Amino acid sequence: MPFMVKMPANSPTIFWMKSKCLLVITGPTAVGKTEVSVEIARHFRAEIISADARQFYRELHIGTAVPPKEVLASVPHHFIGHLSISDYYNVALYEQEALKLLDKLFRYSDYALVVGGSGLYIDTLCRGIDPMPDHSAGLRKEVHQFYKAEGLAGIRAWLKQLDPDYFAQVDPGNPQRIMRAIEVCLAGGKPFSAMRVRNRQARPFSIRHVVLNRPRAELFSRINERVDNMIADGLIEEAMGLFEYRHLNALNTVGYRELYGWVSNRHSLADAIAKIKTNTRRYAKRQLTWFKKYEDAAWVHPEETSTILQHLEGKG
RNA sequence: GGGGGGGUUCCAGAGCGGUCAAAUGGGGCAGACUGUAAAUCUGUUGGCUAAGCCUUCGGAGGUUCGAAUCCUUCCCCCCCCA
Repeated sequence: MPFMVKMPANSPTIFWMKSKCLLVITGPTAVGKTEVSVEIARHFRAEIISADARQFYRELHIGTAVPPKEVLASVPHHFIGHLSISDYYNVALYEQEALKLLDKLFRYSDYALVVGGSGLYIDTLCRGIDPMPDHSAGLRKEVHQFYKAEGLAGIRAWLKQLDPDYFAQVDPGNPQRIMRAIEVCLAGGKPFSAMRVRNRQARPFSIRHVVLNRPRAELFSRINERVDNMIADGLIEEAMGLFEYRHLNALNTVGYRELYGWVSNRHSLADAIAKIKTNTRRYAKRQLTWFKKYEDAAWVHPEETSTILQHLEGKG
C-alpha cells in the first residue's frame, strides 16, 4: 500500500505517492545553478521548475540571468517568463501553481527539479504557507498612502491597534512588513498574527535539498564578472526599453534600479555598474544567510557534480 | 621662489584641549524574514586575558594634570601668484 497523504483543501485533489521526490538545487546568485541544472535534470529525467522570482517576468532576460536558449531548449523549464512585469504575483500563487504542475509532472517521472535562489519561494513550495485573505490592490494602495502621509509612526500606531501581538514582533523600522500586516488585518477582519501561525504543510513527496556554494572570493569575482558581461550583452538597452515601467515592483531589481538611478542623474554610469556589483554581492549574502537554516541540505561546490548527484539520489 | 589649504580609524569626511576608540556617510562583516523577497529591515565595524586595559588621528620633539585638537620642526599632498 503506497504511502498516502491527505492534502489541504486548497491543493490539488489527487493523492501522490511518497516515492516521488522533489529535488531542490539552490544557492546564491551567480554560483552556477543553471550550469549544473541540465545535467542533473537529464540524470533524473526531471523537468525544471524555476524558483527565481525575477525570472518569472518575460520582459527581463539579461539582468535576471535567464538561462540561455540552448539550456531552455534542452530540458523543459517552468515558471520562466510566464508573467509580465505588470502582473501581480505572490508566493501563494506560485505555491498553488507549482503544486499543480508537480501533480502533472509526477505522473511521468519520479523526480522534479527545482532550481532557483528565491528562498521564500522554495520554502513555500516545500512546506507551504499559511492561508491569508486575498485583498484588492486598492487596499494596499490605501495603506501605502496612509504611510506616505503619516509616516512610520503612523502605520506603527495603526498596526499596534490592529494587532498588538505582531506589533511586538515586527522590525519596528520595516515599513513593508508593517504595511503588509495592516493589509492582512484589514482584509481578514482579524489580527495578522492569528493567521500567521507558521503551520508546516506535509507534502506528498519527499524532498532532497542541495545548496550550491563557493568560497566567498570565488563567488564574488564571478558576480563582478557576470555584471560586466551583462552590460556587454546589452543590459542597458534592456533596462532602458523598460524605463517607463521602472516604478513596477518587478523592476525594483538589482541591475535595473541602479541604471535608472544613472539616467535620473543620481550617479554616473560607472557608479551604477559598481553599485550593481555590490548590490548583487549583498543579495548573495542575504541568500546565504537564508539558506543556512536548511538543516537537511547538503552544501556542495557546483563543480562537484558527482557529489551533487549523490546527495540528490539520497545516498549522501 | 612667494602666498594659502591640507594630511584623522578600510574609504570619504567631521572633530579643533578633557565628556574621543573619535560624528556622519560609504564599504565590509553578521543577522532578521509567511504573498513587494534580486524586495524590505536590523546589528556591528582598532586590539585584548573585555563594566578594565593597550595601541590609534603623517613623523619626531615640546607645552599641559590632560593633546586628534596648542607650539616647534621634518616629510608628503593640493591650490594661487611667480
